[in-house]
Amino acid sequence: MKIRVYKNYFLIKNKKVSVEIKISLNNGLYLKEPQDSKLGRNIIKYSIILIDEFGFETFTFKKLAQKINSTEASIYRYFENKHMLLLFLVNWYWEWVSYLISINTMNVSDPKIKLKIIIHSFVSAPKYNPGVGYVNESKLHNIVISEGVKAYHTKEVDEENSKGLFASYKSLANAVSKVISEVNPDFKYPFALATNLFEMSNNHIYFAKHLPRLTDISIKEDNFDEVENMLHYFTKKLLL
Amino acid sequence: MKIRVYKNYFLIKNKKVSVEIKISLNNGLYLKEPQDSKLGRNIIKYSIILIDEFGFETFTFKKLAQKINSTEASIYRYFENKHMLLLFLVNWYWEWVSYLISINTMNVSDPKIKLKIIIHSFVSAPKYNPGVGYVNESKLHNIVISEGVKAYHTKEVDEENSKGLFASYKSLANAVSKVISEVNPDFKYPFALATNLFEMSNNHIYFAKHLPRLTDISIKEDNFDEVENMLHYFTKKLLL
DNA sequence: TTAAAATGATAGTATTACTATCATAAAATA
DNA sequence: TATTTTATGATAGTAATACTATCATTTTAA
Repeated sequence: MKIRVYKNYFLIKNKKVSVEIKISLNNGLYLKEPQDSKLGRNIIKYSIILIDEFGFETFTFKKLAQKINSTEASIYRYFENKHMLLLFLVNWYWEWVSYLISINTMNVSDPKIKLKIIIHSFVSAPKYNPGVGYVNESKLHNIVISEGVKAYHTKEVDEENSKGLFASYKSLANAVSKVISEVNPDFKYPFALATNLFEMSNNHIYFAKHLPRLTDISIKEDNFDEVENMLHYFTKKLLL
Repeated sequence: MKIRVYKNYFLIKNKKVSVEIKISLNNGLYLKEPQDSKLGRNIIKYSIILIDEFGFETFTFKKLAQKINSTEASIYRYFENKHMLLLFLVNWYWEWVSYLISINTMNVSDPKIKLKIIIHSFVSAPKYNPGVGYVNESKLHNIVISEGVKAYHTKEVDEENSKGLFASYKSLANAVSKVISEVNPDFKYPFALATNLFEMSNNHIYFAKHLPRLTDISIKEDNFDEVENMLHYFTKKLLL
């Protein structure tokens, strides 16, 4: 029997079987699993919309509560504070990118092609909708690009790290670094290159949109091809 | 007559002549030039100390006022808000790195050596004290590493950029990109590499300290040699 | 059907991020 | 030196933020 994985469903004997992917995250990120209730999913859904629209600084639980016709107190039952909510969203994104990479490289043996797929996943993840109704992947990608670094640039980073709240990013970096080492076992900095590809991808999309003098690439209408080409160019030169 | 430039003084006919370097920044960054008054210099000095110690999020003008025996109102006469103060500090750093690069590459013609000096400046800038008493360069470097990205990850980035509040970073990137193109005129992404060297330098110092699984390097006792070596390795491979 | 769990409604507190006003001290200028 | 301008301090006040607590009501599960 053949099973082919599509964006949000399987085809089994020519019948569509839809899948709801629930990404499970470190339970230190929340007080109560938000993916398991209507209110929780609404918090995720509309926090993504509000943070994308107004930015993380001006986003508050009060505004979110108003938007979803709930109360501040109810939201605080799910997340300790808005920083934890951001961490949750960013972790969700990291996990989702890892998931995309793992299914798309599943039957690929050539590490060079694997790396191509990885770079494509970093840049174009929002195009592949995993069929989770409460996450707008494109807006979440924007948040990761614009606010993502704030998730780990805090005074609490060591404490949070020891609780495993960055495990998703570390495991993503680890997976990518392995492929890098497969491509070139002599390359001295596989982890640095792995994280750098991810950070560069986000940074240069941001630069192209807001500080174009800081980059060479340009982006028109959410076409990220130039970013992807740049990352290919860098990795090729580095791993040659 | 020979004039030799040292860290914070000139030698003219064997007599030390100290120089106070005043870095001039876009006047949109402040309401009143802080470098021109005792209170202003105190604001700079102790904001660096407090932000470094407690982080940008928990830093407030009230706490700063208490620390310097002044008042919130007085500080607000210099800076619109704490975000502008951070932007000021980060711009000061960018300008200072530019200054270091320009004096240290002044009589160097080989672009490869220039690039070596640039990388060294990115990593080891805090070691070269420009003799500005109110700036602790080492702590400022920590701030740039830990909080620097927050300076341009805001909803106001476009507006601020149009006022020239990121000019220092752009001019630094421009200067570095020129050297990169001198080393290899065929390299396709000189601006991206320039900003990437700077961001990578800060990122991986941060990772080494707080999220070591995201990098290959380690840092013991503020010795940044491994970061520097890594950046050399990358640029060499990229510009070969 | 009853008990438990989740949510809503409401209120309250400490802190933050400012703004305004007036008094006083210091510096500039006539 | 007197005078006027400018800088700073002292104090007060406001709206918003970031929570916490309590109790009532609705929903779900046993």
